[in-house]
Amino acid sequence: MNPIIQQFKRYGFLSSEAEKAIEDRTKCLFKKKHDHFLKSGQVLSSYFVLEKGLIRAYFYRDNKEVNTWFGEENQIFGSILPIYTNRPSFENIQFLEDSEVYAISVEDLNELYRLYPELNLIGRKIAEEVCVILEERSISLHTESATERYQSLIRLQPRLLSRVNLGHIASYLGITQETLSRIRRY
Amino acid sequence: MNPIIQQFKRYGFLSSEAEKAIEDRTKCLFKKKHDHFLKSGQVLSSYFVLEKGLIRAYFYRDNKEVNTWFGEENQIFGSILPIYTNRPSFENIQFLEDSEVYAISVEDLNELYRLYPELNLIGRKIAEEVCVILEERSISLHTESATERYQSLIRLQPRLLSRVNLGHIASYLGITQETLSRIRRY
DNA sequence: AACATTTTTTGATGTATATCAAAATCAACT
DNA sequence: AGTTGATTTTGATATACATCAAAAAATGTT
Repeated sequence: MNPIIQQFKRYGFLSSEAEKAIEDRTKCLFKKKHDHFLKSGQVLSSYFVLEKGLIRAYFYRDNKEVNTWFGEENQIFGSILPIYTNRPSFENIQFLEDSEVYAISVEDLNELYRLYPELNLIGRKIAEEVCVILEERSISLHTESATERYQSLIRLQPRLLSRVNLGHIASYLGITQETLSRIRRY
Repeated sequence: MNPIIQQFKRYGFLSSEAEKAIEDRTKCLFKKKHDHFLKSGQVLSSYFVLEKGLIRAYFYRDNKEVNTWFGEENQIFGSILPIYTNRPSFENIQFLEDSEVYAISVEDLNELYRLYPELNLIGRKIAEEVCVILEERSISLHTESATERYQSLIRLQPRLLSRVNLGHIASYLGITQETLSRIRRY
């Protein structure tokens, strides 16, 4: 089954008409390692699901890349900013492994909200869940040491360590690669 | 006009029936400086608007208070976690000045969503806007120095400095009061 | 105005993390 | 197996911020 529909159904009821309309607008893409899904300022994709693969979201600060999250299989992702404002995200999304991804464009999503207002309940629930995740992330950055953030990460995404290099993880944690290497020594 | 309705209307259309139903469920409270609006684990308020006054949200970490945000007049606030999960927030909300606040309980909000599904569009937009704010907050904590975070704060909430003491602001910035005092020396 | 309380600043020192440079290890390719 | 390039670790030193203690300044109270 279309994995976007599958994810949407976790948040609320979908009529069969709405389901059909989502099906029609879902695109399946096969991407290679190092490809970009979204380059900031370009495509406006709304929600998407990784059927297989691994992604990172990052932005630039002082000409350096800063990772904001990593995405693994069977989760729903989205850049809320484009959905909310209809404007491009500052975030880039890159595949870290060969991947299979299902996506809906922002225009299609907004059309779906217009045609099937019932979808707003699902959209509300997803946005609320993202708020909860972002609140936890803020608190972690606000109050935890680098060591604590590292431990939380390997607890929550244990497979990540073997799938991405240290530099990416250090960037996510907000520390240098050298510091992360020293943290791991113990 | 009921300030909750006024805020809701910024995000989408409200039928007059829905408006009436919100009106019926809105409570107006007058609170004194130092009072608590929400003590974590107690009341389940969803969205609320400060007609007059000033509030802070904070939680405990290692028996110390950590401020997460400050709220001033004419904004809509809410703890998304209780709305999303129906469970109490870890966040406490305290008035820093004598205040007048309009609020809807979580139960009432959920009933409103059931009776007037059109409200889900407004709820979605609000949650999406909160996501955007929380993303900015995370990025600030992730990449900015204490000095930069301080400068952003006084740019975005310039009145705050004269309304709350340094300790509260330092806690929000994630630094000690002594460090903030030294930052300000220049 | 005098006193008590709270808030802010200053000083001395400790710790976590950054920076720069280089070495060691690992992985990919022929 | 040997060469190349990428990744990780190590070492030496610098910087940002924390901690603890105390002084100074501001605010509230009688």
